[in-house]
Amino acid sequence: MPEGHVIHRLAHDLVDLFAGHRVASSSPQGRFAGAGLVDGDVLESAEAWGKHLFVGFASTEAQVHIHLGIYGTMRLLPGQPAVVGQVRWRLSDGETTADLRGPNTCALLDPPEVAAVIDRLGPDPLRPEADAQKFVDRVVSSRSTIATLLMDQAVIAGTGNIYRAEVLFRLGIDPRTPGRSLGRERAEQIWTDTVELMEVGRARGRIDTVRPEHEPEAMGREPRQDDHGGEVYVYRRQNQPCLICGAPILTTTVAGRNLFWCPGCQAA
DNA sequence: CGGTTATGGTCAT
DNA sequence: TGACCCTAACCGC
Repeated sequence: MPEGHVIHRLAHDLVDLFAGHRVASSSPQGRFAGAGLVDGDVLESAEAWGKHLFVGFASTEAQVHIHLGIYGTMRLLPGQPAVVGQVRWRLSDGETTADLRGPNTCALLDPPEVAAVIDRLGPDPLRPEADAQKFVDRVVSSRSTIATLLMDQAVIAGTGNIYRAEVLFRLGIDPRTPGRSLGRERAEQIWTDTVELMEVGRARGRIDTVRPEHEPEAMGREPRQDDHGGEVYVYRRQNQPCLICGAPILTTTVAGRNLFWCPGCQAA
């Protein structure tokens, strides 16, 4: 259940654990036909673009393209444990085993197909060469709301439902504000804050967005335990008091996803 | 044990 | 806008 920070972290871990190693590749579940084509090959690279992961091998130009979707997980386990449940792809060098479950996508792509996937993506806040001005241009010329734009992977690649809600809260922006009425400076702040938060997320493996002065210890409140593991201002805190102004956090559904915001701190 | 929910995305209508 | 993809965790009975 990943936003881009998880994919970048995973790419880093895969390189760390497997790069230069000969690996066994299989599809215990049987639904990744390409698994056999890289079996016994040497893993060469693992790279994240937004929420997409590409794994490269020494003997072929093709790369394994993975998108976890909303359910997918890739778990790194010591040794070679028995397969439990539905494992789409298993990769192992004997020392470590990577099990992929429930991905939206897991397929071998040739270089043009890889390029096509990447071409569809906007700048990725976690990639050093990302062009922030591309993001700003898209935002300030769009009639869509900023809440919609931050979930559009062609506008910004890797951001998901938690970072969207949290960044807009931190900057005091009403999620319903159209991109074109934000202004470049405001759009640049959104980019900068997203980069900052996602870098923390990549480093820690969890989403923390709460500033030091609002942390549980500083405010004498209980630490929050949610699936994403971190401390946040508004995500899934509907009906609970805002940590800053006390107003009840609101939620609504936008294009099938839950949006959370504080009506006090994020006034139009 | 069944129903619900989830950090996502595509496709059809 | 809704159906669907796919898996696992959680909740209430």
